[in-house]
Amino acid sequence: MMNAPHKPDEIDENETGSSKGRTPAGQDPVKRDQILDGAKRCFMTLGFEAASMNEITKEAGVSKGTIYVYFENKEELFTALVDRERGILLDNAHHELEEGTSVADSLQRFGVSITTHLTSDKVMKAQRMVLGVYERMPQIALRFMGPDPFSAIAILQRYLVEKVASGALQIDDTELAARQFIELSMANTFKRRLFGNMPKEAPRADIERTVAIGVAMFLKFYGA
Amino acid sequence: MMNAPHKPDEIDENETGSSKGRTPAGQDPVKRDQILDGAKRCFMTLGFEAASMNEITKEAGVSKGTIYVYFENKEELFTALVDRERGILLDNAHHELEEGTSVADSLQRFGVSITTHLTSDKVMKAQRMVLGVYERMPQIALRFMGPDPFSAIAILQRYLVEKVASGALQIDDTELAARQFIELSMANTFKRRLFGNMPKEAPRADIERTVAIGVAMFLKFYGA
Amino acid sequence: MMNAPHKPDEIDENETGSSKGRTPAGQDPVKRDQILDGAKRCFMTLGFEAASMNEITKEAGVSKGTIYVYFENKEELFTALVDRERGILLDNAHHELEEGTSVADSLQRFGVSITTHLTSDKVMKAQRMVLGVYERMPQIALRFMGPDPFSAIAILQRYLVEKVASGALQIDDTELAARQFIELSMANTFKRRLFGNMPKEAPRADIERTVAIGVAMFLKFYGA
Amino acid sequence: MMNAPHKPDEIDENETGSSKGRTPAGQDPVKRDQILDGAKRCFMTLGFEAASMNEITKEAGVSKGTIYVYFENKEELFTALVDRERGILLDNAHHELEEGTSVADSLQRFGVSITTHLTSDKVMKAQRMVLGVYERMPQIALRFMGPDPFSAIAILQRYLVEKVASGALQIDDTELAARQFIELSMANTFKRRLFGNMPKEAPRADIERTVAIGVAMFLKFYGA
DNA sequence: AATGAATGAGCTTTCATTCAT
DNA sequence: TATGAATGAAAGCTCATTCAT
Repeated sequence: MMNAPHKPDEIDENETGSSKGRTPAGQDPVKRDQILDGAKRCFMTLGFEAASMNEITKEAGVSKGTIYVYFENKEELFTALVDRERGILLDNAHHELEEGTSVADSLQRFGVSITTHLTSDKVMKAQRMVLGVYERMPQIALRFMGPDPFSAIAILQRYLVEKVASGALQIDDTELAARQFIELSMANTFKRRLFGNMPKEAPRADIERTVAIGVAMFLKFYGA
Repeated sequence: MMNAPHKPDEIDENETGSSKGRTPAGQDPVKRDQILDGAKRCFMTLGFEAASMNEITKEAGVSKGTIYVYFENKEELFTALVDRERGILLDNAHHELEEGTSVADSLQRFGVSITTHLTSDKVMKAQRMVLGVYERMPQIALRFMGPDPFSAIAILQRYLVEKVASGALQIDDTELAARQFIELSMANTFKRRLFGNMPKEAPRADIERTVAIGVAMFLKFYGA
Repeated sequence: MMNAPHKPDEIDENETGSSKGRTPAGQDPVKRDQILDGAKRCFMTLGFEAASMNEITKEAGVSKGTIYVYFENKEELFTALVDRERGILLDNAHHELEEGTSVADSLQRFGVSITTHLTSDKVMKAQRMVLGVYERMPQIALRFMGPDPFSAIAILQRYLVEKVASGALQIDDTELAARQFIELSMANTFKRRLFGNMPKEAPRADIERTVAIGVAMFLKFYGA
Repeated sequence: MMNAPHKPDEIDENETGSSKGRTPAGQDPVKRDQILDGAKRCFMTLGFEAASMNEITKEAGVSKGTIYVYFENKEELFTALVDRERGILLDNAHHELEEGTSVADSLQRFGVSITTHLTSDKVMKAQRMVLGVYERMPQIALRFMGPDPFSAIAILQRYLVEKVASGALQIDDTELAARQFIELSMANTFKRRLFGNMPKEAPRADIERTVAIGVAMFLKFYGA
């Protein structure tokens, strides 16, 4: 239907239904976002099951009925939320690659950025949440982490392809290489964080060190 | 893999219920396992919240009351299940290291073994299951994975220390190196499997290839 | 007799649900009374424990959820019921004292009134009901009976004090005297009714005769 | 297996089934009493509903099955207990009447005895308990307080009849008179205790004073 | 005959969903 | 169109009763 981050320069009538009559039921993108914002706060704090529609109702400041006009049911609402938040993983990770002064620098920046982001408390929670409902909504984790062109891997892969073309790197399987680099970057952090073996976010210095070693290892193998 | 709570001093006949008297309430290890088996099927398929005690009752083939004689409540049942299934992750991976004909061979065997195991359907499900209840029972994921998530790491680390001592490898931070190798081994598989981006278990050939590249990368960097 | 929780400042239309908007959740006094009426039938017939919320649901003609919007839980519902029905004991017994043409006549009227009321089927049931939950909710019997069980006693006592002052009676301990008179009035009835030894309400003639003898006895002892 | 308050002088065959074969099922009076003793402790402490058969089982030191051999179900067990305990009210009240040195003294002794007994913590509890289950087992309160020839009223009535015959008293309706006297004796105590308005047992001095006034009142009216 | 492990109906309570207003 | 009071299926758990041992 309509999904999501509308820029405020969108046509005005939608918001107040002032000039051209009311927004049709379940079509007002502002209200839709308002609902998703409330849902996000609830789902992130409590998880899928523990978040009640009543709570979401209160948090979003809309009525029960309205939510059900915009979303078929709780699962749909959750799915829509995950869809809206999917970009969460990328953020500006691809800027880092471009801003690096060398391949090593680019990779270092990228690795730190992606690790910091992916192992942050909030993203960690989100990942566990989608994994928790995996058996009932298997498509949802996929949608969240998605292998789509926006994903971190794809971004890195495109960069690697470019560097291979320019002769800076020698890589056969760039997709695998991209995955390898990301895993090396998070080697010390991701699983520990995921399974609760590292209660607090990793200090930046630790991340930087791990990434640095990863970069060295990566370049020693794939460097031209 | 199965480390059920048999008291070794128990008379054997009790287990099959053959000769004298009945097993005391909540003490029959056969029934206990029967319940845990049913619970396992439910929890793994549906997750903690979505699995109902009624369903578990049916699946285990015992009555509600019986379950509550063996386990205080749903959380206790879940915890007991996780405790029984812990170690599921380790398996016999450490044999592989010893049986290798060279460092490269050992690492290759180890990497394949651990990847095959950790990305198998059943272990994948188990991991998602404990991650799903993380907010409610944060200790349980940790308990499941052992004192260090993937104590496989400890095993590998010991091996690496040995090889460093013998001069076969040059590694500064062996713990990090162990983590790096494991991540490289699963670079193509773990996250994809976890988040549903690879519906079926990875073919052995694919795993072998990824591990092989990982081994090469690892040895190029850490090889003496 | 019925002192329901109508807020007097409520707009009247709400009560009949006629003109504007709906009554807010858990606020409709008509529905509240409807629930309490159903609960009353159940609790009085079955006692606290034996009355199930399902039964009350059916009897009240509302859904389970609705009851739980109006009342936190079963105990709260019971407490609310007792609160509503309190005062049931007092009725208008004090009018009788004032309307008598003589002390003897006043006492006779009062004795008959109070006995008739307190040994009626409905009050009997109510008393047994609160006595049945005494161990679980000791305050509630007290609450039901008023600050002093049978505050009828206080009313009578005031009357006796007055008559002592006017020289019509000679009483040392007016509180005891009041209790004595009430016990004499119900001597033939209360315990028999309470413990089921008199299945039907006592005929008025019997009550009148017992009270008359009580009055005679009382005046012979306390008369000036 | 058998653990309990057997008097050692009991015939031996009951216990081990040695000489004359075993006691037939549900027929051993010692075991029956043992069960009732356990049930009494549970019911008196917790009330009918809250007392679980498991608890009674433990308290009585017999197995679940055994209880169900002796008693059809929980209600039957309760009924049997009440039947056994019915005499509780009388105790030795009738001795008091005989030991008095005068009518006044006899009545005083009797009044104090019966009031002390009937308003004691344990009897109070018992009365509330039978009243609590009245609607479901209406016959049980009757059975407990029973209007049978053993009841306090009947005993007192017989005494009064005797004194009327001897010319010491002038009473028309001796049953009513008996009830009146008992109510006067407990005028200050019974209802207050029943409804929780007097948390502790009444001091003996208070009881004596109330009874004394009751005796005076009674004799002034019924004295020859 | 006595046992006590097992049963499952039934308990109170919650909450996703509906629909009259 | 938006509302939120009302619904009732389903949850976790208890316990009187049964019956294989």
